[in-house]
Amino acid sequence: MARTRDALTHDRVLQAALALADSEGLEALSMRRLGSELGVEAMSLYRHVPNKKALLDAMVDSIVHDWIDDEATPAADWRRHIGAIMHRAHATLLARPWAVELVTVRPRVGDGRLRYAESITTALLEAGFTPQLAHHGLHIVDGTIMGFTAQQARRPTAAALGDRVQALYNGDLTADYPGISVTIREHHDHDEEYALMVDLVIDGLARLRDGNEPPRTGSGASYVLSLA
Amino acid sequence: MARTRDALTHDRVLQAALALADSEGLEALSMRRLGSELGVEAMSLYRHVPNKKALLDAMVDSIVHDWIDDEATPAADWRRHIGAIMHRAHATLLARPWAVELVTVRPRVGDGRLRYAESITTALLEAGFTPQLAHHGLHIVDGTIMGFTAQQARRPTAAALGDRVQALYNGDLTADYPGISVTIREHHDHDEEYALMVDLVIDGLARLRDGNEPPRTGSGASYVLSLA
DNA sequence: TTTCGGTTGCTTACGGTGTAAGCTTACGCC
DNA sequence: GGCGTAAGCTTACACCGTAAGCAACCGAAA
Repeated sequence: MARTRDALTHDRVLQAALALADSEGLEALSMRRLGSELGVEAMSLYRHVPNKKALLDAMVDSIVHDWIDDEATPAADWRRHIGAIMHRAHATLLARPWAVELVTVRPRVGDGRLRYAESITTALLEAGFTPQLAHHGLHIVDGTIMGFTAQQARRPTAAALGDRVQALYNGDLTADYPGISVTIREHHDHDEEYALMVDLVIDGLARLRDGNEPPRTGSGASYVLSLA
Repeated sequence: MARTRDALTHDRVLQAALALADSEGLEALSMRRLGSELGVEAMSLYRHVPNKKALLDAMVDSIVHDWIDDEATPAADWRRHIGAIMHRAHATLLARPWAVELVTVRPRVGDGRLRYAESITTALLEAGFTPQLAHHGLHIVDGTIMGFTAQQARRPTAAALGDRVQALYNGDLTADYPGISVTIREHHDHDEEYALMVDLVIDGLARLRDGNEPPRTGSGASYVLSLA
């Protein structure tokens, strides 16, 4: 057998793992299964990957890396730059729903994640944000991507399994839950809703930079409340 | 042995599961281990819980239930009401970091989640939000809680394992990552940063309601970009 | 050409997991 | 007092990640 021809490599393993997760979901991704997908025994994979967690980390980083667009110039307009990244991240994750749980849970910092963070941070710094605000800004952008996308990515599953949700639609729970019984029937376009959130966040960032800080009644006071 | 005295119940199993996760983390929570914690064989648990996933769902719902405060009156001020919920959720999750991955990943709708959603939705409706905007608002609040808290909850672990992060602190990567090399040294108080985000979101919601829509340059245009 | 070192993949094995099926025990009730 | 029934136990299965050691093949040196 021509061993050299289709030799295993770290990258081939990684790509196969991504493909398997894409086609059959994350829980189908076992080392044995992945091996058989490559026509190889499970333990052979360990020549190219230290362990499964490292493989998952590599998968995450490969995905996050796609969030930034190498071609694009740094973008004169920081709003467009950051907005584009947020939308690209959203699209990527919705296309690979299984990745959401990985990305939100595994904190390892690889090249992809670093370059993504760098891209956002420098955009903010160049736009006149203080280092501290840029720091917060990165977290705000990051949190928004993760939180919002996670919620949307898991929704299809929720709908499929929705026991109570069905009852809500039927109006059977109007007495107990009058509010959501109304709003649940609202039309719901993921991309549109996300765009709303992206604008809200970017606008909020601009406002922070410009120092229009204390919002009207200062809901920050509620923070003190929460400690009681 | 007085069987009746310390009989197993669904609730006792649930509480033990929460306690075990609290003390030893989520991955220590196996059915065998949980059984032994209750002085019982693993399979005995299945009398009170259909399977492990259902147990995890129950754990999630029990946590989310704590996000709303039954005592509190509906709160005249919707900002304070929603802000308080967001801060309570944040505090709860930071106290139980293992819960983050569960809450963000498991979509099942239990009583806790429904009541939480209802509480936020009615607050928005009563504050004059249209049903559609209230619907979006719930998702925005929900996504913010999850995303932002997830990010903060996993940070300690990241710091512990930070291989690259250390290099960043040392300034070894300044050439490759000038931006984050600067901002990573910024002081970082979780609660303060979260309060910033909460205010940003609530303020953004108010702005949406009042129709001050198109932010300056309309970063929404970037959304179109992201489709290309 | 022959040998040899090193890489690559395979085999076997261990201790863990969730849980299906069936057995035993002991309680509450007639 | 006997019995139905529910609670808990035992055994077993198919899977998981991976440690340890072995076999086969490669390219390079002799």
